[in-house]
Amino acid sequence: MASLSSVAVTSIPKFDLEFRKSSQHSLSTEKSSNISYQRNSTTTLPDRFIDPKCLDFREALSILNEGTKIESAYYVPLLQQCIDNYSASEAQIIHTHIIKTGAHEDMFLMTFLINVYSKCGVMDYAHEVFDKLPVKNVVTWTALITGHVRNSQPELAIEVFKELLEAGAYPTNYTLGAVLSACSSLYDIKMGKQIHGYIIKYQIESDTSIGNSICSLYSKCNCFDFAVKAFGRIPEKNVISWTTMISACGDNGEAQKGLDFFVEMLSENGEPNEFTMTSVLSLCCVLQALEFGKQVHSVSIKLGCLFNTPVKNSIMYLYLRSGQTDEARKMLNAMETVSLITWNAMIAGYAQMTDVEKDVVTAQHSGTEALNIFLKLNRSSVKPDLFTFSSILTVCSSLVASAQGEQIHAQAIKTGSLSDIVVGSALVNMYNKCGNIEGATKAFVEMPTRTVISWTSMITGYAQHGRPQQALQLFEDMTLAGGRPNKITFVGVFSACSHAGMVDEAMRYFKMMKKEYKIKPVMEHFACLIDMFVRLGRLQDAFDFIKKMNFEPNEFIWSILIAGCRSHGNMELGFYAAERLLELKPKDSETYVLLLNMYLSAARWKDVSRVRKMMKDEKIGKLKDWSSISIRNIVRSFKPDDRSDTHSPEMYALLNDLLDKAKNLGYVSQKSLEMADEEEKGKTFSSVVHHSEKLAVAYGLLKMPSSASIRVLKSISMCRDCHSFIKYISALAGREIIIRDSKRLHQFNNGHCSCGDFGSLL
DNA sequence: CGCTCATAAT
Repeated sequence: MASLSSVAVTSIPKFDLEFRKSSQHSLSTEKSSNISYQRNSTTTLPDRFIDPKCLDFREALSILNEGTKIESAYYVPLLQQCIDNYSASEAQIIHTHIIKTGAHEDMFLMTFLINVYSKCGVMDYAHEVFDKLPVKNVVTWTALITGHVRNSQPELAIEVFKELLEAGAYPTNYTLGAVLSACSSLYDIKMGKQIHGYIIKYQIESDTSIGNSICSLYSKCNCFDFAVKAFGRIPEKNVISWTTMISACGDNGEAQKGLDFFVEMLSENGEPNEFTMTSVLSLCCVLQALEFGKQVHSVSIKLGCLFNTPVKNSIMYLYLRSGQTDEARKMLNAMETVSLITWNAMIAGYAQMTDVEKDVVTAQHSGTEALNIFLKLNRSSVKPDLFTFSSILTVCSSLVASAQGEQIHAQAIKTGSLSDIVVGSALVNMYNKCGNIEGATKAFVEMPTRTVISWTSMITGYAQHGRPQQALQLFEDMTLAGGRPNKITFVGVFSACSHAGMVDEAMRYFKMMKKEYKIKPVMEHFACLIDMFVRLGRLQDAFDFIKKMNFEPNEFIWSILIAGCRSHGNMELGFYAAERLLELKPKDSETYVLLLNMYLSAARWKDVSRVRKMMKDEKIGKLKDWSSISIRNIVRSFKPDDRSDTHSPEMYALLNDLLDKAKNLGYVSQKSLEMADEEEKGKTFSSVVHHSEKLAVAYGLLKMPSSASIRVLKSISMCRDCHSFIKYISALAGREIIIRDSKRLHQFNNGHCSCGDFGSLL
């Protein structure tokens, strides 16, 4: 990393503050064409030559090509057109003419040319112009620095800044603003603080734009408190100051404070603009503050911001995220231009709904909606980008929509999007969630660079697919490659140890996590470790571990212990754990079903009715059993005993046939899932046979090519009966069957399951 | 004179 320490910074003379006074008004791209150079009155060129709106570029060029000598002022509107057209080649033509006529001795014109080239994205040309200047001043230096910042070359910007200091030039507030911006993009807080030091020393901290830049720097470097302080020190806050502060709150997970700042801004008669509104709206999204958002919507109308596309996009996205799909539609219909960002906001909005929605039916509905929008986007003239791909891959992950995911993978390759780490991680995640460990491995290996997220995703993937050794090997690879594991990485590691029953290894990693990486253990870590003891049948060790941890055990921990006690027949400990669990008054109906089943199998009827009463008092609903399967672009979902599909007769016949064959091989149908409702009691047994995942698997067997794997998503945990039966199906039909339920991934092959026949199966 | 600061989506 570049450092200023190599430069004799202490020798910086006082800043040339005169510059600031004469440059109060900022220079927008439009204004810069109206620079008033002294014009020579003898010039014979038409007046419209200086008005960019009336100027015909070709006509102007032909005049230039005749060898007409013109004042340098006349080049400015022409060069402005080059910027507007983002055309470096047009700029070069004019540049050639400038050299021919000797206008290149005009310092101001050459500074402008540096800007033109940098705004057209060709920093090499800008550098060339700069290098050929016989005399350089602080503005030419600053133009070059700004160019590098604009073209995402912050390191080079810093290099040039150091050269400027070495050359003994005087940086201005403009220069330092650009350098601060470079520090921000590099997240280089150390150098940023040095610059801040000079700014204080030379007393230009009170300059509004400098204050804004400092606030922005601290925010980008996650120093939120410093950002707030910097904001407070700006004596004359403008709309940019407020907007910077508000978006800083969003970037630093302080959304509520952002809304407070917005209210404060309004009360101090600050006038928000379209930038402010989009920032505030994104905070409303984070906070799910729909009512506040609606008010922001009406303020936007009053301020006339609603004509701004980003504002409309943000409002639409807020409505979508809040589940107000009709309102979102209205906003969409009111848009005259539908940009890629609009598409992305729609897809991401539905993707989010898919991800957070507990009700699987609703989740599937929004997921399907997102896929439909993506199809429409592909038929339009707009090309999807990195955001689109990562959002839509998340949808495929949530829906276990493997075929769609693979298609999108192919499209991502074609568009060169695979070099992006977010898209790469989304792909690894998609294949893992779809139970395709080979696909995930391939996507992971092909990533150009890996992040903690992709490493962790892959480690967890191996653990979930019952490949603990590979998971642990990957963890070693990760640390060897210099990757720093986080708490989620360790959840994956412990989960692998739990699968492999590697108690000593687990304890070693547990120590490593606390000592070496200074990560405080959280409930998920304990859950994995307790699960490990339980799997091994070491229930007392599990219980001791619970007592040892510095946490009050939650529902999840007790449920694991209860499930283990039930499997290993240690009922005494099971009943104790059940009492602790009931004290917590869980809200989850699956937990109660687990308890009911335990008491039922022990014939403790008093407890059975006690649990039932509690469920009524706590208003716990019935289990919502749903399963879905994606075939081509259609997501098909099934309820238990579902007969809504036209192929239902064939599905049920197929299931009966498989049931008979499985029984011949030793399968025993069992009544394992108690319905939450007493009236359901009599019907329970028949329901077990037609649980939703059995139907979805049958549908897949009928509809999918005979070699294809069958992938099913299920809303609740699988019951023991289904788990056992589907193992038989995988052997009988010679198919790989993957079921992702609410708790874990089950990969069935040749009569075996990757979960190791263990888990909190109901 | 010329050079800067803030926005929506993973």
